[in-house]
Amino acid sequence: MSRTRAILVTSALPYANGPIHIGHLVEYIQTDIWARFQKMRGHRCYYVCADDAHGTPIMLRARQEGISPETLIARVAEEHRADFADFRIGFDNYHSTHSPENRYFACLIYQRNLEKGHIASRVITQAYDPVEQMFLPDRFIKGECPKCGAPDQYGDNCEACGASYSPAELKNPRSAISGATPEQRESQHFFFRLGDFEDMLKAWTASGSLQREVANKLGEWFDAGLQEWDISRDAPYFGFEIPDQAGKYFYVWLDAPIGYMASFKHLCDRTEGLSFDEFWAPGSTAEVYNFIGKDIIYFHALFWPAMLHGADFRTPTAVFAHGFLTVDGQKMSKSRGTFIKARTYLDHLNPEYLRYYFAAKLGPGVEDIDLNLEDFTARVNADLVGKLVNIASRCAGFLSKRFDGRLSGEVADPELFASFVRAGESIADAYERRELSRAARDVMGLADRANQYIDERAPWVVAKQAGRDRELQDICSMGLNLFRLLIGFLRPILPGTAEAAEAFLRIPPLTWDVLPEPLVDHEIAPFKPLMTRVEPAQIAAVLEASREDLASQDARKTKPHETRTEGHLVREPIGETIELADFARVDLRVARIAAAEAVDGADKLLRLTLDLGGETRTVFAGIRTAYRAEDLVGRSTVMVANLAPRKMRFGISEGMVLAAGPGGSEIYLLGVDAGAEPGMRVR
RNA sequence: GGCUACGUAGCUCAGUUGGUUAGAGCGCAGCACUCAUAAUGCUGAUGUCGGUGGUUCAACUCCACCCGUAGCCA
Repeated sequence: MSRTRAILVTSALPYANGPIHIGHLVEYIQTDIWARFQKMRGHRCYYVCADDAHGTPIMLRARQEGISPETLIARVAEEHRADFADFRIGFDNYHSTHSPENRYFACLIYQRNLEKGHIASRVITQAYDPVEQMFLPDRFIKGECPKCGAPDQYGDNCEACGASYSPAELKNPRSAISGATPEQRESQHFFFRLGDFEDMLKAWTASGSLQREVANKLGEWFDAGLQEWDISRDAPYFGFEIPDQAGKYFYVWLDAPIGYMASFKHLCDRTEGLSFDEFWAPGSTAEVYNFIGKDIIYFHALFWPAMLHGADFRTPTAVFAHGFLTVDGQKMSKSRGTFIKARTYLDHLNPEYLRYYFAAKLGPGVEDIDLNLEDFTARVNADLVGKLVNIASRCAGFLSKRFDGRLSGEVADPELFASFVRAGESIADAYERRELSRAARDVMGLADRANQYIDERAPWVVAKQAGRDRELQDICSMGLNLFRLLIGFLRPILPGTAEAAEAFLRIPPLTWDVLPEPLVDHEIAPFKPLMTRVEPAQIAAVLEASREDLASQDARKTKPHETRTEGHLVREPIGETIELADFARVDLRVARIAAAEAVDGADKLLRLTLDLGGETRTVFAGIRTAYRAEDLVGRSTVMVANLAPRKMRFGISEGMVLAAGPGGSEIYLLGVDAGAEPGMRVR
């Protein structure tokens, strides 16, 4: 085998503002599998991560809860650590960006870049909240879209019409924190001159550090021209104050990736013989890999290597981006219960399932992956329980009952065993290239072969014939030796199952280089089920609990806020008072949705056929961003029945259905309690 | 809107530089088996490879346009 490599692996730092959910886990599981594989190969591989603990949202959240930011991030860090540990994410160190190490490196990197003239400074004009006495990030300014007039839009772009603009262009802008009208104020900011690094970045990109699609994306950014990056924020801010610049703080995105170094330094300081410089000095031959989501490519493929280079550190060997997770083909949704927190999953399901399922779908590219819950159940049960674990289960009984758990002195089918060992090299190759789905597929192909072997040799027939004891022992020993190889191959993906299997086989933790040595004349422990099947009821429970999470969260959120300045009533105040007669003019009826279909050429519209118990109406409803047509059929809702028909490009709309919410995925159609019949008037 | 990807059997996905009848797993149908957590083995059916044009002796694979999906636009 090749030389021993020194490898440092990181996952992106989760924000210390909320819980880990299964979308996050795609990345941690992918990285963990890769790191475990490298360790199993005998390389010196370190996997570090940290909480990303700075920034305005954390400051505000802490204030809202009436605690210090430090208390908030300590609590969240605790939860994150527990979630990761239970999913068997095997960090060698988990640190925080709010740490002395990170302050040291953030300041060092800034200072060195400053000395070389890569930091500029100038005065900019920015929105300021006079009540809260703070500058407002774009996402904390809301107002009406300057293009289409849609209310309640964020400061950068409009969710209704898709227009992009600057916060200054918003009509009737308000601070999302206090509700006050923002003022424009001047402030001095510091900028990282990214343009200084264009040649260096182009060379770095060309050196194969990025996936093809990502390199394409960078080419686009190069063509557009690299602009300066604002790395400072004004007080009040939760972060590190910039040296010699009182009241100015490093923007959270400056010190976040530096957290990789800080976490590693923290590990080095506690680990005999582990040298920080071996990994981070310029010209280091150690490998450094950053696993990230595709949404943060910009920071990791441009700013991060440029900052490092400007501060005389080595740049990452490669940055690996992955896609997002969808559940049942759609974005994770709180209302559907598919916004599943790590803890909620763990309450009901074995983490090994999800590790395997993600592995079975992950490739080296940036494509999104889908968690199809039906497929998840079928795949885990068929592959892991039916094929893999079953091999051990069907051999173990004979060995313990008839041979005191002792394996034969030789391998019954050396050819077959050797073919498995050979396949291991190609599987290792798949792991190395992050083709986890290929690795999983190949191992399952081998599991099929193992089951075929057992079927061909029919130990249950041999067992009933006198004088064939030795043969029976050979067959079952062979089966277990194949099982041992499969477990070895899957160990990076299924560390918990592998551990249990190792206990069963009474062997030390498997490494890749011991795999070709079969177990002979060896005693095993009595067999215990290594993994149980996924029950559809468990999946249902996870979805149900995820919906409950939302409900309790809502209750928590709205109550203390009633007197606060944020909320629906602030965003959209209650209208002027009307008389009962005014209301009576609106004829509301219970309507059953008899049919629903997407409207071609309109990505927001559904064509609904409403049954009013005597007549039917066609209504075009702008709810497609939140509902699938097939999910609506059969539901009852409320419609305005005497609304003047309106001609639309797609036909005539004969009324409207009632729904709440700001739009996008947050649209909530009104429902009616059981018993209400189509056509009944609502008053 | 611009850009980057993706769109292959009911489902989840493979298909290397264009080349004989397009593959796997799950699901489905039938048969076998009963050692095993009803777990396994064998056999079989199923696809105008998103659409339309084009290049070519030959295209799922290349090109153009269109449709749909996802993301990015600092």
